[in-house]
Amino acid sequence: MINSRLSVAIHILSIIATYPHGDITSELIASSVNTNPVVIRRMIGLLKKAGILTAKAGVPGASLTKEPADLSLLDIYKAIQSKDELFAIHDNPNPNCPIGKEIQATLNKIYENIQTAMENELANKSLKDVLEHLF
Amino acid sequence: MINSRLSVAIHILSIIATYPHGDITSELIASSVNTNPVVIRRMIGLLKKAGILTAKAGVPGASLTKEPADLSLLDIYKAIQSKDELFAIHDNPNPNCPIGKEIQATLNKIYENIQTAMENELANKSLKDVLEHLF
DNA sequence: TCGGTTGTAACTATAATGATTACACGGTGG
DNA sequence: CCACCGTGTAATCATTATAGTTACAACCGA
Repeated sequence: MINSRLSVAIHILSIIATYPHGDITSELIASSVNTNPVVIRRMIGLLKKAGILTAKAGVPGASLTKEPADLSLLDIYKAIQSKDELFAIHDNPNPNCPIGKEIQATLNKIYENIQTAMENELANKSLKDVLEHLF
Repeated sequence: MINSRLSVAIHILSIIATYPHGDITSELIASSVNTNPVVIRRMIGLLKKAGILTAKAGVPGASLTKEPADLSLLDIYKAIQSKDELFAIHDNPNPNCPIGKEIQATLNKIYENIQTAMENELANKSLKDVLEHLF
């Protein structure tokens, strides 16, 4: 199972999109997500770095740089996920075994399509879709 | 990123499929995967429980119950993965917030399609495909 | 300038994962 | 038939990822 960062990021962005002029503090978002404000600020930092939203230091509130309809879940996913690969592959398989020697390249190839399929689905869903489900 | 169990399981099954009468020990497989024999036996236990292979206690070697072409990566994935969900969702979001109240149901709904897309891809690939890539 | 908030580093706690030790049990070959 | 070797599995340990927390300087607005 993949960590809950995508879920938290979507939650944060849903709040920001819903209350665009609400002076939403990290404290407030944290109380909705049920976590620590620093966790929220950290994640907002990643979203900012990815150009998904803007915020001024010291000032509550943040703004999306795009319309929710134009912000895909893939954009969000890539902004907050450190590792790019979907499945981990064990390292240092035995190069003296014909299978161990080729397994990594083979799995990389096989996993490629699977990851692409997943990313296509993420790309096909936007924050707007989430907001519509929410209300 | 998802753990490396699928990768290890595919590695194990590739060896068993390639050397069907080789008296392959967990020790031998472990040396190819580069891990501890117990890790291999544990995983073989899960694959047995899922009906993917048979083995007798005390006797080296195991046999696939299906042709590699009929064994999908989804079968393998389901055999060895404990959690069914692809993405984790943070728990206890605030029910007093209109967004916190609905976020879990919404995310579950949204993630459903994404997971299905991924599982379809896994279902479309078989151990035979892996073996063909390997050699 | 004061009060409140952000941004970020540093540290801690917890849980998942994988590695390891240990040992009873099962089958096989001499 | 019994000694040997491997399996099956529980229990424990180590490492790492993840999330939570503390702390504090920098920042802005009233």
